Amino acid sequence: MPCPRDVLTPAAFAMLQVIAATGSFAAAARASHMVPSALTYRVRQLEEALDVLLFDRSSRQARLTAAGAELLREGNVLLANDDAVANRVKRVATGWEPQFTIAVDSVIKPAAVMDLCAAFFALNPPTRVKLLTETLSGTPDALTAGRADLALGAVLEQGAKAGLQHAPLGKVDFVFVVAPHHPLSGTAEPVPDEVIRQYRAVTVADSVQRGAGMSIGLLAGQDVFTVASMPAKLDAQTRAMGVGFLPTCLAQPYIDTGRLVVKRVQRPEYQVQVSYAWRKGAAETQGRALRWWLGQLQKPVTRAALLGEH
Amino acid sequence: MPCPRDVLTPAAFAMLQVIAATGSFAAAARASHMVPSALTYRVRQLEEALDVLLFDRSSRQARLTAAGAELLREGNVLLANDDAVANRVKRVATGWEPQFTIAVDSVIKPAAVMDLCAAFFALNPPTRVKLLTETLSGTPDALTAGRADLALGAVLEQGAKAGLQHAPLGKVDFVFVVAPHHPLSGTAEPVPDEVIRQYRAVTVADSVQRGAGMSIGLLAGQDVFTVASMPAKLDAQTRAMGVGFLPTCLAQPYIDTGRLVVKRVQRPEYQVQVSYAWRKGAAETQGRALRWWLGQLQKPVTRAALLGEH
DNA sequence: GTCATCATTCGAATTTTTTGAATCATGGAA
DNA sequence: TTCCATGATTCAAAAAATTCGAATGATGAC
Repeated sequence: MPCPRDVLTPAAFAMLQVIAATGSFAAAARASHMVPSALTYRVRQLEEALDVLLFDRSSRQARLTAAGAELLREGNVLLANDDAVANRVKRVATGWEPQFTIAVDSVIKPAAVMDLCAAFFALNPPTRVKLLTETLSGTPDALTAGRADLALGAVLEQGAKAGLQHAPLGKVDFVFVVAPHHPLSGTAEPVPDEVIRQYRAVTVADSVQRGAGMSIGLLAGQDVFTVASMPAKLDAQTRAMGVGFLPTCLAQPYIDTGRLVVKRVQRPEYQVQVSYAWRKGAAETQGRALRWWLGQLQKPVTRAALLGEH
Repeated sequence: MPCPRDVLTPAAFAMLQVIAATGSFAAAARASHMVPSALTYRVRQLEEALDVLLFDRSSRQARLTAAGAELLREGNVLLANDDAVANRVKRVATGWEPQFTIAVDSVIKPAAVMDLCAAFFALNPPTRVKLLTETLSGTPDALTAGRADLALGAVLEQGAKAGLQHAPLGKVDFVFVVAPHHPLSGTAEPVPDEVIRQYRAVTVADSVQRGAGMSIGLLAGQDVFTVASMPAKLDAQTRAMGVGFLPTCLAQPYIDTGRLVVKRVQRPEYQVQVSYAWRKGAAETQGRALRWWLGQLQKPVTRAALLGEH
């Protein structure tokens, strides 16, 4: 006794299509250069394996039953799936990655990443793109842990460079901002450290180990409110739940609409070197998706767009 | 030369799974009670048809290439699809409709329809449910045109009953409402026709032929603003773009929150008999989905819920 | 009622798949 | 290094499957 899944072959669906299109076993046999009894045999195989009547033989010409019509309909999508898989496998064989994961830091402009993705998809690659959103040193971590293939906006510490290749993306300016209704809003500039220290700072939790020096601009003895992501920090600061440095590109729309106020401070403005990074490997072992993205990132205009510079 | 889609059979995917799981052609052959050369033969068929190397034979044991791994991964999905289709076809053969379309009028409470759908899905039917939103006499039209299998909330004219079976769902009350900042808001009640006529009326475009008497409560000589749907009419009236009758169930939340004001009028309040309807047919030719829905609609509590009565 | 056409049945022919022995290759052990 | 166990492949033969062809029964049009 044949099992249902053994008979659902592409050839079976093709046969169903022909029978349905021509309207009879006899016509289908003529169209396929076969003898009608061969079709009888194959249809019977199908019906026995599925334990379902596919054709109604009460009339002179066989007609599809509801179940048969459904199998035909579904068979068409299965055939399309087969073709898609064949295509995909073949192109994977030509060096495309089946999946390509990009870890994107919050300082990166999402719209610029989307533009790049659109350009990538225009190549019609077999590659499925997955975007991860990470914070601070989370992106190189995702890389070394194998969760990602490319990190955009990594802030590289010395220790994190093992096994990774990287190149500079550009510099991100941080500005010290407070909500307009925060007490610091009205103080004289530059604001000295002693004054800042009296207010709670908002920091972003490093998605990796605690204590690494990635928390930027913290002062000794300062109260700290730790949030999970850069957007959460932005939100917290607009609600005056604390103060701190934010990437200019993220804060700018809020500054422009008056929801945040820039304060000059005593300490130097922060400027962080952000990079993009990928796992080490010979050029031949790199997939075509990675090579394409690295190629795009060699253009200064692309790097600028990712950091929100026009 | 075999074509790609001819070799992507369930048996081929099953074989790939076994080879991948056991780690070698030899072990897979032992596991499948076959001889290694049979696997060599079948794998070669696959590779030639797809024009792709699936295994790397440079080492003693064959190892999946990237393309082979991708085919295995995708093959699992295709196998699952095959099983699902077999299941579906078999259950369609037991009398379930592959698809069941319900035309829902805007006077019907969407949440009640969703509750019914959830109960229907709980039967785990092979039937895909499609909801259409129609307006006024659009639902029986969708029925006779074959776009729908069941109409909920049809307002039946005499002529539309041909070929349809129907049963009463209940009565829908219409109330005359205006926006609170509309001039009519402050006038004395009952408002006479001569006064109403001075203001624009909002009506819903009948989705079928023009001129049928479905536009409810229009006065001669009155300016008319025609919108596409009942929610659009609601929206227009809350913006004081016109006045008119609305089903109580739709208008009530707006009345409660003060965004619409009820005005008593000279003419009698409208009360419309709404029905549910389906195509004529012997009980045996009806699918199980239709029979289930008709069974539910025989319960008075279900009919009341659909009209938003508690 | 007749006739052309259709689907089915069944044994034979054909094609496809599997087998089994021989051969070659690889990686580990002595 | 050489041996040896194991794995993959090749090829002719065997087995299994599909297809063919003729005969049979059934249905709908004329």
